[in-house]
Amino acid sequence: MTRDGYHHGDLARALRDVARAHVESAGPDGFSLRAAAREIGVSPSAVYRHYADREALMAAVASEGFARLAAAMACDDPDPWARFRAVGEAYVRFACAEPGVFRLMFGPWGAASGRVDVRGADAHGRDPYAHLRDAIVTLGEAGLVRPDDPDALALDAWVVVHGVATLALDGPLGRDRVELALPRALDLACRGIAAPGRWPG
Amino acid sequence: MTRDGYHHGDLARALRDVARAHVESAGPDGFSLRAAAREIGVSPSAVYRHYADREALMAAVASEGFARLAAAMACDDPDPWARFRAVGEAYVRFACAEPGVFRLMFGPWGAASGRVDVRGADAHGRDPYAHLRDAIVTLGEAGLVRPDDPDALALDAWVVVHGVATLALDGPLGRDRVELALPRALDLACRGIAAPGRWPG
DNA sequence: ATCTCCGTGTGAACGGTGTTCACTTGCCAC
DNA sequence: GTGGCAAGTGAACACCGTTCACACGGAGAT
Repeated sequence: MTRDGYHHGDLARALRDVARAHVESAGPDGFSLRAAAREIGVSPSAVYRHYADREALMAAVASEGFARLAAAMACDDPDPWARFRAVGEAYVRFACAEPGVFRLMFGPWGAASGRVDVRGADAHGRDPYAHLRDAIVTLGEAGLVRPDDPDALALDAWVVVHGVATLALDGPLGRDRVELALPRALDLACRGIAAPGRWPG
Repeated sequence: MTRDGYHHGDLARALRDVARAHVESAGPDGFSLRAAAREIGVSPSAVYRHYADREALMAAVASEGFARLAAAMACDDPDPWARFRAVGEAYVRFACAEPGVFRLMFGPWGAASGRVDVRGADAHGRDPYAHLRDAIVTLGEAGLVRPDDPDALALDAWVVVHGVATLALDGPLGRDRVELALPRALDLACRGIAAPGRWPG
């Protein structure tokens, strides 16, 4: 890492950092390659030594977002239901804490673009979906969940937490009402996947 | 409506139409004011006689989207559960049929921007939320649903269908797997809001 | 110690964008 | 007929992403 001479040192890292900050403060569309380069103190074209284009940089920021989301979803609560709820809650909390990046992750340049590493792993090599699935497998081993494909049940749960997150960020459900909607949604998810009689209510 | 002279006739209408087409084919970000004006055969600045800026035009397209969504969600099935499912299914089908507009409706310039008429009404003056809420009120009158605030239950259901829609459009849940996920999600929603013992399973 | 290579940063340029402004044009009401 | 006003024009501005030929500077080979 050369210090502060002609070379920057770690421009790619710096780009991802200011890109993340801009995305967070102005939304994915508010990010400008030129403005970022200006802020770092580098010419606009220098960016292209590290990323093929704007989209590639956005994809890198999104990938890091998935990794942070995975880290946030880690939970080792021994109570299967508590763990399941904690994982789901972490998903929504992440969306509320980093709305810009979350929108990027699931926006046009996000998960569906193919350029983003959706399986962005945390320090233990687990991606967000793995955390959700594992929580459900644990429920299944305790016989608390309907006998069904774990992947299908995980998808059910994902639908619910993703619905809360997106409705809170960009829907009429304001970010303040998420405190009301989130526990309700988790209850709904539990009722939806629980084996008959294994969930109170 | 003057025909084809100096004045266009209904430029605002034409703008909304090509904007909708562009948004559908290239995504909300793929729409260009200048390209639209070029296609219609009018100068770029003419747009500003009808819309304050690009964002206002997008908001108008989104508002019309909400109105079309409301129309699609109308259902008069006498069976309360069938009606509830039909309303939810229509929501997801609309998202799959008009992904660009749906993304616009719930994107940065959409529902949360305050510039869009979320209560975009159909021909009967009913907005999307009203359709969903009415379906749940009908369920409540038949005693099929947990005794709870209809608005809270409607929010629960909204979370589920919105989750399926967004995950199908921009998430790892591909648009083909929606055929599997949608009936499951509707089952989950029914189990989640049903009064104990009033839903099979 | 020198040379050469290559990764990294530069600056100018191109075409595209949203937006503004002074202007013209045509229609409608008086 | 004529004045006013909504509607369309074209030039201009600032910004954007992207490309290109070029320049620098450190590392490794000679």
